[in-house]
Amino acid sequence: MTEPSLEKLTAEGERERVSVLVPLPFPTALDYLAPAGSVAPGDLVSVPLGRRQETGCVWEAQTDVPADFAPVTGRAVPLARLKPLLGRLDLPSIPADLRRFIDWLAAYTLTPPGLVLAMAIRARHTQPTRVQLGWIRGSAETTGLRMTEARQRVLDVVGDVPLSTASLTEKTGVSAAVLRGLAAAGALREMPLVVPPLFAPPEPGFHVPHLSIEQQEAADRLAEGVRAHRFSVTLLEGVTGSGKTEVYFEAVAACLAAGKQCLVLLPEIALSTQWTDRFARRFGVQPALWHSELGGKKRRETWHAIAQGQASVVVGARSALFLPFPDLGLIIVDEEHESAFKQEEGVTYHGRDMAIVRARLSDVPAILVSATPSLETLTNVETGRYGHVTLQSRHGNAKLPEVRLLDMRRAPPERGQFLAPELIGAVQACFERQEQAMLFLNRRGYAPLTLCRACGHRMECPHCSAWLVEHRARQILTCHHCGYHAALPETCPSCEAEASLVAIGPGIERVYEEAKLHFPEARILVMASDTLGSPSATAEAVRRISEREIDLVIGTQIVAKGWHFPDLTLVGVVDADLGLGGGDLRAAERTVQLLHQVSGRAGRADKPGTVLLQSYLGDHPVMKALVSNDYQAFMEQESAQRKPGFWPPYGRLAALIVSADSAEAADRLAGLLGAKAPDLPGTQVLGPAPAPLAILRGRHRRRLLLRTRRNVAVQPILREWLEGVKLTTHERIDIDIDPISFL
DNA sequence: AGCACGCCGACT
DNA sequence: GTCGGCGTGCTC
Repeated sequence: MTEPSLEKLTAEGERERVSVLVPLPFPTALDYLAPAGSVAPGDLVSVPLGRRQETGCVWEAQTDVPADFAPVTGRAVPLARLKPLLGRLDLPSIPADLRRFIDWLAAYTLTPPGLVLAMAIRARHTQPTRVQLGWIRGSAETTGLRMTEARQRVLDVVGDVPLSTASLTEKTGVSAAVLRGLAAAGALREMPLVVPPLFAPPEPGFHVPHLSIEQQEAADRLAEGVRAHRFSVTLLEGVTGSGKTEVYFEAVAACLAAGKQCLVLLPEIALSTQWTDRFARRFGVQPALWHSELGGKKRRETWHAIAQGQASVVVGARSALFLPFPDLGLIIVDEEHESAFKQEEGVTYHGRDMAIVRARLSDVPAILVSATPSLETLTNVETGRYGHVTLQSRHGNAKLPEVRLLDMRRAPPERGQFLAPELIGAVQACFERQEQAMLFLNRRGYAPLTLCRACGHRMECPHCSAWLVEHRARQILTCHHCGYHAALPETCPSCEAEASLVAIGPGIERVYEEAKLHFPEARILVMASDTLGSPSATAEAVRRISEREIDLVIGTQIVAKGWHFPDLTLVGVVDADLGLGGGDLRAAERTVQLLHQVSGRAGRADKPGTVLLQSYLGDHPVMKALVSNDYQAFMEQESAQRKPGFWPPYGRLAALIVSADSAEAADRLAGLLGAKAPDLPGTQVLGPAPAPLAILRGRHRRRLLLRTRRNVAVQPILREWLEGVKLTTHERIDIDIDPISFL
């Protein structure tokens, strides 16, 4: 790793005050002294901090952060007490639009701006390998050069194209010392090696697809928006299989043709090999990938390639929003309804919402893509803030699958089993037609609950208020919230009864066991995030299904992703009601979106698909929406439910999560906050209440919820509310603006 | 986030 | 007597 070179700043002449943001949780940037005009905003610099050294970014006074949620900045430190800046780092600078985005996001989420900056420069600290030098032929006439056989061999090989020392010594069989000797005599010269760029430029015209009339119209409208080079947001809504990706690729092509960079956000980038393959088929090269698992050298190289404008298409997870694009032209958010876009740890922000903010601050268009758009997005379409482009028909002749409800009250599975007779029969019939089937259950492991038949004791996590999930394959009980695991005990830990522990409820391992019983001949594959560790394992599983090595797929969430299996015609949802409990604001919306997406796996090409939903809640609006395939009607109903109470998107929410190391301390702090709760028009505080996960990782948690009208900014209210609340070392208050999860 | 300063328990 | 626990406070 090469350290970036530090360009010392000469101390001659006048010195001025320079604001520097360091990647630490300070409320504001810090001031330093630098020779007048020696650094500019965006420059990465090295500064003294206490007795250590930090890398920071030259910052200007806050710009473009709306006054209604901007923090109050502190008084300036007098000039005489400022320390001088150590120097400027020889690294690409942070563009102005990204700096404004960092300020905006920090103010909106009530995060110290330095911590947001940290996300933008974490990958920077070292330069990519220095410019490599190679050898070319030197001057033809070299005086006093004694020719040897080794030297001649070298001179026979070198030309005008620089060759590296390694390749030259390998080709000629001479040592590097011979090269040095020739160079000293002037017969060889050093030249920067021509390194192939890390990301070859995608070709907008590499393989222009044949689009349907409907697709072409949609693509034209999106491309038109891109060519306007102005901020706009457009929703691209299209049923599964309508070819949304091909359509927005044309917007990417328009962006590339304009010579600008394009950012595509996906909710789960690690599983995106199918996406990148499609991209490569359309544009001839692989796009640059950006996600949190990208490590070490690759991460740094990618960061620099983007900063230098060499990578023109970046596909990434939400963290890609903080990359220093010098010439951004378009942002696309695929599967915009996915809650995976919400970052819950550390800086909490919503990737989709912040993508729109980024687009606005960079004055570029944004495209949101989904088959089942979020109510937030649909509301923005309705009010005219967002444009709307729709794709109504599925590719080719493919029809939407028929969705049927299996009423579990009327025709339940056998005792102790989870697959209803009708579902078993349908899978059987599917196999007889030589087609593939899928069983979906969004629950990992063997059973979600283990209890003692003798005393009723439930196996719970010692650190969280959650049940331990049995994983039979690994013979353990594990907590899905903190990772705690222990061997399955022989006797009940409470009453010591022997062999009294029983598994309650199904996980996919248990469904697998049951499926083996019913379909002994079938080749079955289980797909879950914990059984498919790596992207390559996922790709291999997908390949085996595509190539018909598998008859029955049993999986969690992961199987819902936009895979393409032409012979898969039946999807059975083992528990369609799962996810509707828990009193979550978006439980119904999320269930419809997820099950709709799972349904989309059934029946592609010309084979009609069938989806069977096992449910005890046949009358629930979610089931009705899925059976009638009327997403719009469902969302209208959902909207009507949220409007009167000013729930999002018709009002704003902010969650305060109080946590402490004891229940008493948590109650005390939550009680104090409750007592100090603001009493303002259009504002309401709900709670405090124990968090649904009242104990998480050994910490006791309470929740308060601030709900306001849309036109009220929650940030100043929260700031004032929390001002003067003293916290001990073991107490914490986490703020979640626009919460998605209510745990 | 580091890193120092500072005030109370078991040790070469 | 001191080495070190981590609680508190500061860094332009």
